[in-house]
Amino acid sequence: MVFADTTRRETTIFAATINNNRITLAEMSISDQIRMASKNTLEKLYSLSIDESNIQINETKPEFEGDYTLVLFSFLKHLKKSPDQLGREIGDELVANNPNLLSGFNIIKGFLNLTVNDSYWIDFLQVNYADPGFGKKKSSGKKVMVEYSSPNTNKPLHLGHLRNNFLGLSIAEILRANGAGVTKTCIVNDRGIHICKSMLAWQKYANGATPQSTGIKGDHFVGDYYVRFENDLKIQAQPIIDRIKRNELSGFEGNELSDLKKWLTALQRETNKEKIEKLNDEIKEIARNHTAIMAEAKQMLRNWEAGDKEVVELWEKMNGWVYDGFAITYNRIGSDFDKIYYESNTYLLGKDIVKEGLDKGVFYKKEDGSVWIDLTADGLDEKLVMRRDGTSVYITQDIGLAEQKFNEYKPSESIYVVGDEQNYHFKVLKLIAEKIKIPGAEGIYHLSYGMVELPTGRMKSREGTVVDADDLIDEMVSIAGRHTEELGKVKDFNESELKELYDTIGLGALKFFLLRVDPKKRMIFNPEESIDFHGFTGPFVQYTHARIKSILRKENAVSSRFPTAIGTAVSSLLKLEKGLIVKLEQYTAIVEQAAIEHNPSVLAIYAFELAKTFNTFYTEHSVMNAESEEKKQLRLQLCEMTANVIASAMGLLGIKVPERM
RNA sequence: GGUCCGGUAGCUCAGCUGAAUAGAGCAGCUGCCUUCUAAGCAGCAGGUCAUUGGUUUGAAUCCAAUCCGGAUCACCA
Repeated sequence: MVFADTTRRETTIFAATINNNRITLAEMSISDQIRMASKNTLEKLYSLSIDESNIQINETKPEFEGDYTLVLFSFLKHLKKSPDQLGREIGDELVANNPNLLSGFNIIKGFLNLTVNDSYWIDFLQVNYADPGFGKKKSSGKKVMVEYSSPNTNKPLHLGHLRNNFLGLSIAEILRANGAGVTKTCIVNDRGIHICKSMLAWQKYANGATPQSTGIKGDHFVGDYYVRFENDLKIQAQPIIDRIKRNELSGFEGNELSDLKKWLTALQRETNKEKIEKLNDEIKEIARNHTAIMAEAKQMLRNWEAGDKEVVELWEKMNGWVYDGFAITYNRIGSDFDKIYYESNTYLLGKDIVKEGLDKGVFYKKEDGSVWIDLTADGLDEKLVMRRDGTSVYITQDIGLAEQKFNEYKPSESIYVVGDEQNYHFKVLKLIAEKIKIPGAEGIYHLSYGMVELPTGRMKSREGTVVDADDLIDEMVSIAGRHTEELGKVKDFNESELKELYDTIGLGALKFFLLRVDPKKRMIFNPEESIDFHGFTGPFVQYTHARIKSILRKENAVSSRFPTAIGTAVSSLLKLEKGLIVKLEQYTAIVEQAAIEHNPSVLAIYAFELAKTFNTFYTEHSVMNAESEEKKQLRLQLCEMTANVIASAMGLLGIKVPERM
């Protein structure tokens, strides 16, 4: 490619002037070309130098004639001309200098509406229609790490994990499509008090039961014992809470004792409902920590850390069950990882970091031996990085892991797909990493996403209001099956074909539903709405794809060589034909935008709009019975390219598209 | 209390690096299957873009204040 290593800006100038070179043109979006041409025109006519980011090119509103609109208002103050006169001068110059690109213009108020040559759109279609990789970039050599999913091994995955997994998978695909080499990773939280809870309950109640002996999926099996533990804990905590409330505080000492006294007196005076609830929660927390069963769990954790053979064996056995269960779910939703980190291996990381930070004077030691960093100058708080007993905390482990990731993979960007309740954590993580100059610190990016809530409110595992991932997927798939059966369009499918189709549709619906919303926003998961397969949904887009494929299949049966080049035989486009090409042309920019914003929802919205645009075209114009053979070929190309782009866009969301449905 | 995020149609969401009458989907109401898949298409109805002030030729979009909702500020992870 001649201009391959020129800058974007330089390429643009070539494209705007040498516009009979189609290959070069394909390198840049049409709106960017118009933007650059406008910039050049302003310079040439008025010696006015305006940064391209200040030149507004919008899609022309459907009620006006034209394809793209140059907004003139901002130039008016620099040039003392009427909008009409200015528009005419710019329009004439633009069209004269870019005869292949632009065919005409009109001016309404301060808007210069430009019409792109039909032959230009047709050329664009000719060049790209058969390319399944349209919109994607070649490898740039950039390396990115995406950490996502990161489950706990004490309970099965739920709806929140699904949003995380879908986001992680999608962002990995999106970055790959933009030329990055992507390593998908996951940090498994396989150690800690929560695991011990499940282990302890299993010891007490299972009588040697296993997932195999009970037929229960491993992660659910272990999760059931976690719930069992929590129930016992609740029962044991209640009398202690009652005792505290009666002001019987024997057995408490130190900070706990003084805190309890403080809260109890505060409770007597407090009238604010929320504050009362908060105080009660604090008391409950202390009571929970004073139960016999909690003491057992803590002892178990100590034993685990000491390497107690029996505990470690049990831990390995139960984690193994959970991994077996997760594997099934991951396989079903398409999650996979190039590298898995286990917290049991990384939780000691960070010790060196602490030493390094102390040496560099970034950290400081308090009298009790604990180590801190003062972030008040950055508008944050003081943050503990090492406990007084010398063990590292979450943030320190994470810095250690960040360093390890960089050492192993050297990514220029390291993305963490983690819920927005940890915004503060990642802000601190990046800041500390930068302060102690961990390599790759600047590349840390927290892809923060909002909580998934139910119409009834927040999901709480303690209250049993979580939506289980496996249940939800089963439900979606079975609804997809029922729906498909009712429509009766695939009666000739065999059993495995049907199963695959139901999975594709059910999972497609679920993924699309969770990805169509801006990640950073909290979202409400309404089960009734999520199983709707009409409108702005995955199945709608999938259906459009299947519809197109049906046309192509039928045409293929008649003629084996289609679509053929149409050359110059077709020189003008109907409105809906052009509208579809315009939409297709924007795909490249959308793929780029999704990566820049780390936001798959722009692709979901685009895929829906494209499908909608196609369906409108489809009902108005026949492909098979087009007005002429040339038109038919053009429309077949349109069909093929639309199918390709739909499949590609959905692929970037991690969603499959069926050939028939 | 500090910090951060959000408040757009009955509901769920786009639009937020300012620009032409604020867009979708769902729900409601009308039409359209003898022609390439009706999981579709066309249309009707539905809005003081939380409130108030400011900047601007122009504000849902930028700024300030206020109100409402959420997250977070652990020697938990």
